Amino acid sequence: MTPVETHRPLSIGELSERSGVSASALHFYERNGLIHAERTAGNQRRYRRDTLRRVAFIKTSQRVGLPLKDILEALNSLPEGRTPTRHDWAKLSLRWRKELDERIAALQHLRNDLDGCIGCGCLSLKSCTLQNPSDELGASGAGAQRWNAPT
Amino acid sequence: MTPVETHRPLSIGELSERSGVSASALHFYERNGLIHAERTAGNQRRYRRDTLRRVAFIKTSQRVGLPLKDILEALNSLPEGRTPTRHDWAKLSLRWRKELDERIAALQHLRNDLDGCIGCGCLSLKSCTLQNPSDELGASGAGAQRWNAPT
DNA sequence: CTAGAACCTCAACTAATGTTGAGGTCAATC
DNA sequence: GATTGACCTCAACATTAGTTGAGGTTCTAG
Repeated sequence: MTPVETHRPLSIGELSERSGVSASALHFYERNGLIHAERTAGNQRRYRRDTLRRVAFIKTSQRVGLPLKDILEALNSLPEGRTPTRHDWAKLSLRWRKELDERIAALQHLRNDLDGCIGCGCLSLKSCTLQNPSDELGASGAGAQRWNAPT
Repeated sequence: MTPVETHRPLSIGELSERSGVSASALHFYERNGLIHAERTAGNQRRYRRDTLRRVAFIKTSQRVGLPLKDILEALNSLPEGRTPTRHDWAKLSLRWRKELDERIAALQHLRNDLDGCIGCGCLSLKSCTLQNPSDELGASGAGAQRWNAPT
């Protein structure tokens, strides 16, 4: 019982199957530097097994609502050269937990305001905090809304 | 003191200024049926004043994370023919409040799971509820993720 | 050794949510 | 009555996050 099987790299089909992410999305992630693969002599991708964890992290982060750009940035903070340890991942998760907390707080705030607005039936801008949460989110470009202002 | 000024329709510039939404976005909303304008003899848009509230509703809904398609659907549930009353708007807000509640709950669930995962450092799919919240979200098409499955 | 499954690249397409620009009109003011 | 700012339409572009398909190669099983 050598641990050989445990270290055998994954083909893209296997990674896709196990992660639930389509092969085309994996290609896409690779093009964008989120994951990386070695190649066989025949040019097929072979993923290190910890890529599975990496993909899991990407998916989870997307569930939280983060754009790939931010996820990439976070992944880049993982140690170069060595396989990330449990502790490395935990540190990243902790970071996301903070973002989650903030996001939850923001939504709760919004809900409270909404309750107020239901009372007055307003939704009438200016007068209502709902519309002026003192941020500049409305001014951002196209694409998905960020839910917290970074920096 | 006649209430004439109160009923004067708004030009697109005024609506844009007061709502904080760019004129091009207002054009876009109109193309997509979210708002509507009368026209002057010279073909310029004139918005009824309650359009301001409509736009406010759109913006608020977007802050909650809803796609325009859903917002349109909600707006279509407003009474045809007559200007929506305070109560009509309050009903819509109440609906959003529910969605907000669900969304908050989902995020809190995610956070709890994340806490568990930080302990184990896993994020390793299959084993972790984070990755398998027993929904099919991952299978949906392109574009922004929905955060609740609308049946 | 060969059939079929799995894989490769590259380009084009999708969808949501707008923005930008060109080319032309309308309205209020000096 | 000309200028200037606000407005009009229409087409093209931007961004995010991928998917789809064509055309060709590699790997595995019989």
